[in-house]
Amino acid sequence: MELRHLRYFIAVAEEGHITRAAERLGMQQPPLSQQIRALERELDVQLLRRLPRGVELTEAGRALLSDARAILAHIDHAFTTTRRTARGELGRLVVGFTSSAPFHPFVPRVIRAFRDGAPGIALTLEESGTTELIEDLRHERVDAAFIRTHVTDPAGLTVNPLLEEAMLLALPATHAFAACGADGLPLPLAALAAETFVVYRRHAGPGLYDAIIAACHAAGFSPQVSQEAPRIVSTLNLVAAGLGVALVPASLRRMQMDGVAYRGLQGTPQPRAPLLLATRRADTSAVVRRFIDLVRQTARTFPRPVLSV
Amino acid sequence: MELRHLRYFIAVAEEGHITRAAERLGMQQPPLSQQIRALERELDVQLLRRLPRGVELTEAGRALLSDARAILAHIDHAFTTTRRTARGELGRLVVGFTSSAPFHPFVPRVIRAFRDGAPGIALTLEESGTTELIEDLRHERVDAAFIRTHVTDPAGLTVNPLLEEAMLLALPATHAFAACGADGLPLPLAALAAETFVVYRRHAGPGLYDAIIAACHAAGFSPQVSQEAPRIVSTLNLVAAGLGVALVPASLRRMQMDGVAYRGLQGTPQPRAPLLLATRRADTSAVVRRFIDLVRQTARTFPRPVLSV
DNA sequence: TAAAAATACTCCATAGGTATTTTAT
DNA sequence: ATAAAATACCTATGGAGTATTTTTA
Repeated sequence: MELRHLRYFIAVAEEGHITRAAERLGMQQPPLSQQIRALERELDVQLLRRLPRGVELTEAGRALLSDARAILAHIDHAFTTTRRTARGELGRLVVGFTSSAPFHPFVPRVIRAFRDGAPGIALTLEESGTTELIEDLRHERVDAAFIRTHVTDPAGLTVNPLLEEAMLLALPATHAFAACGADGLPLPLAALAAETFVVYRRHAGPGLYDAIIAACHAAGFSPQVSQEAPRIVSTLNLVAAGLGVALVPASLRRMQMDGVAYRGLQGTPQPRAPLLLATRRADTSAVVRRFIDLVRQTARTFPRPVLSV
Repeated sequence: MELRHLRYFIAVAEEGHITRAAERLGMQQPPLSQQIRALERELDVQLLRRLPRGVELTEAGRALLSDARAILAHIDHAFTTTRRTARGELGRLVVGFTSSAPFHPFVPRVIRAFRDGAPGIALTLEESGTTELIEDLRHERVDAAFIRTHVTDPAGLTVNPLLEEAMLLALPATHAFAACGADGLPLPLAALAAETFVVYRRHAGPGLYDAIIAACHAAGFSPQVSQEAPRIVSTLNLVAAGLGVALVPASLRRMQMDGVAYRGLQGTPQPRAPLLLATRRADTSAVVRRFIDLVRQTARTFPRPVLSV
């Protein structure tokens, strides 16, 4: 059995004449007769009643006709779906992000833009730590991840730097430096030489950790670390509890947390927080490609906030 | 596009190797490669990623694979349905009957037997007058009809006589002849010479009408007809109302109607009520053929009731 | 009897086979 | 370096064309 048989049968059924159907199909009557008979022979069912003027469907023929039409429609649909999947218009995409990423307005904006531009994609969002996200990428549990630290061993992964932002000092509201209010003048980093620091756990995001340490060294002191927090967000909880001060990406300022005050920093070099997109290097999925393209394109045109010098 | 392409694609997808799939399909690797490439060319979509050891599906390939399997299953299902329809195991059947037919135990029994033997058939029952049933048959609104009279002009129809039964005298309960009770001795037809008769409307069933008139003539009198009733059942209503006596098929005795008493008849010739099955002569439907066969077979073996001589 | 389907045959397009090369890691 | 897919080319099956006969109401 081949699709040809169904196509021919539909034409014959619709025309009521083998001769006329042959004409419509751009072929001669005898081969069409033969193919129809071959179909009848394979099914071992009489599909047509031969009349002196044309043919008419038997009951079995009528049963097959509706099914045959449905099958051709099914194939049509399958082809469309396949083509749309290849174009990245259909499929699924799992996007991971670290807890601090969605505070940066870029992330929700680009997610929203992708949703609008590719409504056929089933989009799933997963929040996790950087290390876990890297593993999730490698095990194909996640297709793309917004992370905030450069990855040391990105074997098989591609990490696209997207944006950078300044870091802010987060400090307990009761702290002396918080006195001048949330928008007080930028503080030189060196002023923090005597503070104890709460930092984002190194193994979860070594880049950010090291950037902070390096910036302090450059400012002439070695920071005293009291706590490591597993997430940037929980860093703020520890700060609110008075366990120390922390340097966090400037976009975290959007989160007003009771007991936490923010101050800008001044002087060079300043620690800066990157936003990056990690994907599998070998990923050939059109959906992922579309997503990467959109993210990079959006990052290129994203309005840079005025940063403290 | 032909089904071959889908079958080949499924084999390749399942084996992960064109060579191995070719083996499974009982063919060589190059023609299989060609057919897969032809499919990719027609879809304008890459379905496989060629690796040094075998192939793996692209996302579009995975999308097509599930659809391809569903399509083959769809075809399988269509073929099964077509074959079952041809065998008369699937389809629809509309059976008509006159109002008196279902009183004969044969009718419900054979309907029940058909239901049990062909559960895939959507069976519809229609009650109507004989004339209407004939028209319904001709216009294909009904496929087979149980009727109680021989049809005069059955052009295009086949009428199978199935059974015959005696007729009973139905008379008002207040009538003198009813005095001896429902199971009184059979009455000679000649005793009814002075009665007025309620008869089943002639144009609705000329056979039954004529049989009654002829039997009366043979008994030596010409019956005086007071009323014609449109249905055999309504005949009994008129009898109950005291408008006359009636001769009805013996199976009507199963209907105990207030005000109506029954008595058997004796002497020859007695009017007899036939049960017949009318179908379209040109009907080629397997379902109808199965039904006719079952009905005739059942009629042949149906226990004949002991009839009054 | 007449129109249309079936048969008998012929041809050629292409599915499939054989030998070899190219590819990708 | 090697297994497997692609290419080149050949073969032959069977789908389609031509001429004719058979079927059916």
